[in-house]
Amino acid sequence: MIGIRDREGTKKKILKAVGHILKTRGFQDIGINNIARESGVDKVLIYRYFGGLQELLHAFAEQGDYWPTTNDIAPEDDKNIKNLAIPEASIVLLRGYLRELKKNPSAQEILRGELMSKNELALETAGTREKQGRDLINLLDLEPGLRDRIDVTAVAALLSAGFTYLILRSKTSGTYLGLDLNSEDDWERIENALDQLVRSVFDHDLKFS
Amino acid sequence: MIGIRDREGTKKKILKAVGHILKTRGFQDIGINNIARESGVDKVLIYRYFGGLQELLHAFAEQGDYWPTTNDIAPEDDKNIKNLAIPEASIVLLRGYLRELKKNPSAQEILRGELMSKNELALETAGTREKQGRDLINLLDLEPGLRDRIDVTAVAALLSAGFTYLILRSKTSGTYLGLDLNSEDDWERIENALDQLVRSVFDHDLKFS
DNA sequence: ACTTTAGGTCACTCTCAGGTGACATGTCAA
DNA sequence: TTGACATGTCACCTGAGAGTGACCTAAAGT
Repeated sequence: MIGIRDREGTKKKILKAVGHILKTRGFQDIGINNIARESGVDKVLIYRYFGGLQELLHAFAEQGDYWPTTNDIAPEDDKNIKNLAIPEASIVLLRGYLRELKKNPSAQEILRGELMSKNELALETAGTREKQGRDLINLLDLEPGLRDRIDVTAVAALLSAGFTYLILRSKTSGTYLGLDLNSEDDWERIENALDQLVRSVFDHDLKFS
Repeated sequence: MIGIRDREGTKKKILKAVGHILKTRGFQDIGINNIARESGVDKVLIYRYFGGLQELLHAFAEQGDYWPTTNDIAPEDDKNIKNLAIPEASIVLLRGYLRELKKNPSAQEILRGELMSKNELALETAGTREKQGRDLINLLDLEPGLRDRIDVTAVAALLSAGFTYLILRSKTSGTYLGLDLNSEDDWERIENALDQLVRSVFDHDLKFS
């Protein structure tokens, strides 16, 4: 097959292959040779156009349609969220994030990669997500004085980290503390626990304030 | 150097090397060649004595001093735990587990490995830990009726998964939602959030029971 | 028409991990 | 003493991934 001499097109094919491998095989399979095979492009071109794996991943992260947007997470518009009471707003955001993450294999693989060190993607993506996360939290952390009584950041971190870990595990071990992480019923239980924890921590706050 | 013809001794050296690599370099570096180098034993002997990597890891998991014992987690004896009120007992157990995990690199690497699939250690170790986890929960889940109002398993799973994820991340990205996972101060905040969540979920329960 | 250049192909090298066959030698039993 | 076997050593093969140099050729400018 003769190449079509379309640099931009070729670059897109390469980037697309990265996304495809990420989604279907996981970040462990991201490598020059695999990407070349998957995209049907000679690996030399990857070096020529991007410089190397690191730079390719950088480009991928920038272009990135691999991560849920804030709008995916909270489908109702911001105004709506802001009109909800804090506990409900928190639940909407946390559950929204949970559900998006759960159905988005690319995002999961990104997070898995960030957990493995010596991974170039990690540094690229972590920054972006950090910012988004803090933005989401800022939607909540408005009520004056709330911050003094509840460490919203720490609570949100602990809870979101919790279901993140469980989602990542669901693909491998598949079970945690007896919960079946591939069963919709058990995920229902987890979401309910999330609900209950959020609600009670805010109620508890009200009771003493 | 001439070998000393001590099969059991050699096997121990090999097992020890597995633990050492796990602790100091992480599960990614577990491999036949590395283990052979680290232990100063020819890799052929690994195949001869254990069969292969899979079986070696199996043996390592069985022998395993890589995981905190129940007693490490809850230093006071069981009676003591059982005499505490449910919220306090939960906090003791969760914080105990958190702290043990935090200072135990081998355990962290085991968990990291379990998150990566195609990892032999995962299947071996997950079972053991599952059992321990359920045992710990059973220490709590005694009060009649409690189970109907609070899904102790799901709550414990979510919270322990939460700090597990944060601990694993601390070694790589080092930051989550703006929290610095290498700062003792920020860990203080996380532990406090854990406390607050547990206390309030049980209080909330009391209020309506 | 002729040169230049950029897109694309091919064929290598290097390194490192897993895995195995052949051999050397200490030890123990007959 | 001698043979069998267990313990340990060495050299080698395979496969896969990263990376590079040399080449071919379509297209665009002169």
